[in-house]
Amino acid sequence: MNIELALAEELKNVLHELYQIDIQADASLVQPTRKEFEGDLTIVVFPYVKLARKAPDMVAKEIGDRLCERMDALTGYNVVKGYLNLSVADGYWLERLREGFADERYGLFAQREEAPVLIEYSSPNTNKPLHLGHVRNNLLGHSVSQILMACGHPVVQVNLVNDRGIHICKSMVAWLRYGNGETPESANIKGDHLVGNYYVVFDKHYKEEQAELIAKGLSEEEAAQQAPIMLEAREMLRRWEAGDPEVRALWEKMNQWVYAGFDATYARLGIHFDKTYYESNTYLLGKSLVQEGLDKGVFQRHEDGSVRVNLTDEGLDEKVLLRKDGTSVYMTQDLGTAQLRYEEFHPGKMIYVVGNEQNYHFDVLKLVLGKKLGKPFGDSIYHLSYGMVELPSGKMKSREGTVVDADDLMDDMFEEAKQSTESLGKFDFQPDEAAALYEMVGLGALKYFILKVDPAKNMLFNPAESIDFNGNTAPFIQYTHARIRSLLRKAAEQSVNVADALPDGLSPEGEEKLIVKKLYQYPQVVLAAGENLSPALIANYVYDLAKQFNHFYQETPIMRETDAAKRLLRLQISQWVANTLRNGMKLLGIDVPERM
RNA sequence: GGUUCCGUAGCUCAACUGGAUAGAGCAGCUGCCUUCUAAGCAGCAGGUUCUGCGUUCGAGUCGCAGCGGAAUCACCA
Repeated sequence: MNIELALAEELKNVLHELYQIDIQADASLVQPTRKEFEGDLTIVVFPYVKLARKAPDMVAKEIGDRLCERMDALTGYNVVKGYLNLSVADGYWLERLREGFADERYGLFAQREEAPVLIEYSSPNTNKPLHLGHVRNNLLGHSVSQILMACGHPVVQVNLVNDRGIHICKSMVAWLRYGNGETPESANIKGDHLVGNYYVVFDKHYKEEQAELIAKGLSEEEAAQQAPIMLEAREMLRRWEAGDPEVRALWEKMNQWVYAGFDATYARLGIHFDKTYYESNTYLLGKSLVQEGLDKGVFQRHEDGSVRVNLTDEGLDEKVLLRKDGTSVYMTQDLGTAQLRYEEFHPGKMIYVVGNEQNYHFDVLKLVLGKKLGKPFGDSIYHLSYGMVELPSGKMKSREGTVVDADDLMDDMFEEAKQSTESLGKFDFQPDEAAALYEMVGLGALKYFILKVDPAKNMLFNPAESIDFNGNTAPFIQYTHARIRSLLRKAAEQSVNVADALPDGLSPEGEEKLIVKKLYQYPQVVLAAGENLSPALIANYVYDLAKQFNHFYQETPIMRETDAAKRLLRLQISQWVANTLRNGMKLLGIDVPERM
């Protein structure tokens, strides 16, 4: 049991004895003492003064006396304006150091036997390559998966690829008309980019044809409907749905190009899925659920033949679940895939990492499955909603060519890292080690830049300003790690065994103790990040830790220390910091180098 | 117009879920490399936490009203 919880437990007893106040013992009643005050742990006594009918300082004193009597780990206390600051014995921190410094898996909890958490993310369309918006989605999904696994939850990562519909038909039509049989190999570009290019080609010709029709006197709307290239795309979609072998073969071919491209992008981002669903397989699902709702009387068949659900009681609107021609809409499909996944994995929780533009959709999905259909998994659906990535010019618009392409962005980050490293004069790397380092630093900077922001918030990305490598950034943290690894290499060279037992009677003091206390908090931070599904908590923690260590490093000799016991203590703290930085960054999907 | 989310230093973001004097980075200015890695460290400057009212021992955090921004309110996904 950690000391906060033990303390809270005793606090509960003491409050009952002294004032007959009954509380729930909760570790959040105990917080770390702020640096500017003496002590290690703080209890705020204001909540009890009214019931105790005494002055705050008196209450704090009485509680402090009793707690110190009861707990050996406490050595004393002071009271400042109703804040009870308790001091913890040095030996306690020494024990934490002994337990933690060599633990390669520090902050990773044992996996529990329980229903898995299913998490869906990425969910691309196959008509264009991944862009910055997908990058935020992918990084969030991957990081949250890592965090949940670190907390001990089994996790199933799934992707749902939107591989069918009018969008891919547009690329197909344009490729047939203007492609001259071009392939990724012949054009030497990634398949997803190739298909994306034809999507743009489609749009260009579509606009031209519309303009011609308007010149002939058609209205804008008529022109949009009747442009020949659009009619072809619709016909293509119709033939696809009818199972036309020729259309299906083309569709297969172009989608395979796209998947090869996606796979490369995913691999570079460092993400993978346990299972990939394709909408071409799932879009017909859900109809039986709609029938079930009709049978139960919770859905209504409208006079025009469409099936709808009335959610006005819940403060929402009426929502169509089945078109009047009986075909599925997006919602129908999502109802079906939720059911499918439930049957397949029996998850305790289903997380959907999807942008906040779909908040309404997920409100409806949850309500329909839970309240209306009474499905047990309705309430287990959680929409991890994140804000848009905006450019200085506003939202990214694919039609206006302002999207930031994921592959280009990663190339740019690599290049920035290369230039930055070279300008710092660090040339003593072998070519392959250098390339690996640039990739690690460049992608690290990108990932950290995105993940340190609270998911709920919109964020700004300015392509004109490169992502920083100084300050609150991944390279700063990677650098701190590399420095420590360098120290540890030096120790090994000088035959100092960091794993040696520390002599008794020596304890972390001053800055050393501050770092040990910070390290001690890490597992709690992991749990908090898991509960809040927030990689930003990890990012903030890791930065604070690195910053604190750098300060220490600057002022305190470590390998230069001549007292062997002190040197060993500091090396162990350093190693613990390095492990924690590495493990924390891993949760963000960021690797750390041995040297940089 | 209804609903939801957001509003903190010039800019980008924090603030342990209601606790002590709101913190970092960038940008600006000052110092520190004959070396445990300067992608670092120390310092200066920068704030009516959008506004107002309320809740209580205590509010950036909770409630209400307003202002500003975003998303959404499709038989698109």
